[in-house]
Amino acid sequence: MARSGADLALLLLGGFRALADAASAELAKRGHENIRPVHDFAIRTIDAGADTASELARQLGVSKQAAAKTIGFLEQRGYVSGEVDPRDSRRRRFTVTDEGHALLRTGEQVFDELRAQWAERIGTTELERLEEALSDLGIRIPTRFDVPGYLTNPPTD
Amino acid sequence: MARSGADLALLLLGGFRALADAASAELAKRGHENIRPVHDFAIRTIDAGADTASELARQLGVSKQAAAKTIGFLEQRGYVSGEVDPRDSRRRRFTVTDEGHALLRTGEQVFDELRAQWAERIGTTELERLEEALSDLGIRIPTRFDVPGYLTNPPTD
DNA sequence: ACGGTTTTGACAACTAGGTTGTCTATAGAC
DNA sequence: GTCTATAGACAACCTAGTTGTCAAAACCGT
Repeated sequence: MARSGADLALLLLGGFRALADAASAELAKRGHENIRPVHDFAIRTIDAGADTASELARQLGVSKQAAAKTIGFLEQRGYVSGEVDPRDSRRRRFTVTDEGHALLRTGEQVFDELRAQWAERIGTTELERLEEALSDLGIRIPTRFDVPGYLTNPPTD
Repeated sequence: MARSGADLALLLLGGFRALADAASAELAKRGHENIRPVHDFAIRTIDAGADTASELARQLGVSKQAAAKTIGFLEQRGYVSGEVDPRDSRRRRFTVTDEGHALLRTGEQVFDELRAQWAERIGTTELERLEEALSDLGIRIPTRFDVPGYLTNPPTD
């Protein structure tokens, strides 16, 4: 019997949730509490050069205020630190701290470990096949997952 | 080169998003605007017997107020209709209307069509293998996806 | 060098989808 | 018949966003 399309969607969501929740829990154990994918993503984007709130907002496709709030959290937690740009005193330029880089490394590691656990369970071949299939479907890596009510609201684009 | 665990997570999320967004858009075209998976799920749960706000709340694992709000939306849109229980005047008992059943049918159909599109692109075998792999991983179908900021907040359970 | 336009980041007010706590009315139990 | 539990409503709050407004600073064209 063929599965239904709805089941397929829920399997994908369930898979993501399983990974994301496990990763968040594991990160908490390793000293990074309340970290979710969005924070990792934001730090990465800052590290890649989006070093002001406005620029981060543009790169992430959110409002400046939302980006500023995220930066506020990251700064308060010590993952990034910011100083006023001497050449443009409107700007505060942010850099990723050692702690921030440590978070990125740990995050990668945790996800890789989880992936390895999956590979153990169903076999490396099968897992790679799954990834290959999703890639072949042209699934683009989402660049925004910090949309509130994403699952309940209609897409705005 | 082996993919990273983080990419795997994003692929899964991207896959779900692709399906959910396409389904929502297609449902809108067919006369059901602003419908998201959560509404389908709620209607199904009511149809399965959770015919009061409190019962729906329990089944969905959300607060009574959240359930009442969802029911309010569904009622206003004509997908369910409610009357005071003659044997317990505290309760309002809801039933799924014809319109509600039509939405469920259309929703199923839309998802099945999307799945068929995927099957065309990567082959039925490959798609079934993907589903099989996820099932084998013990991914449980999420019963709650109406959590705000789900992707940004730590899990509460 | 001055004046108009753009950009930065902050503030306030709002939305959507949740939460908890309090309350009344009704129902059920001993 | 009182005591307890349940249904649903209301208010207040939370979180992660949004838009609009604004002052200060920077950029640009004449």
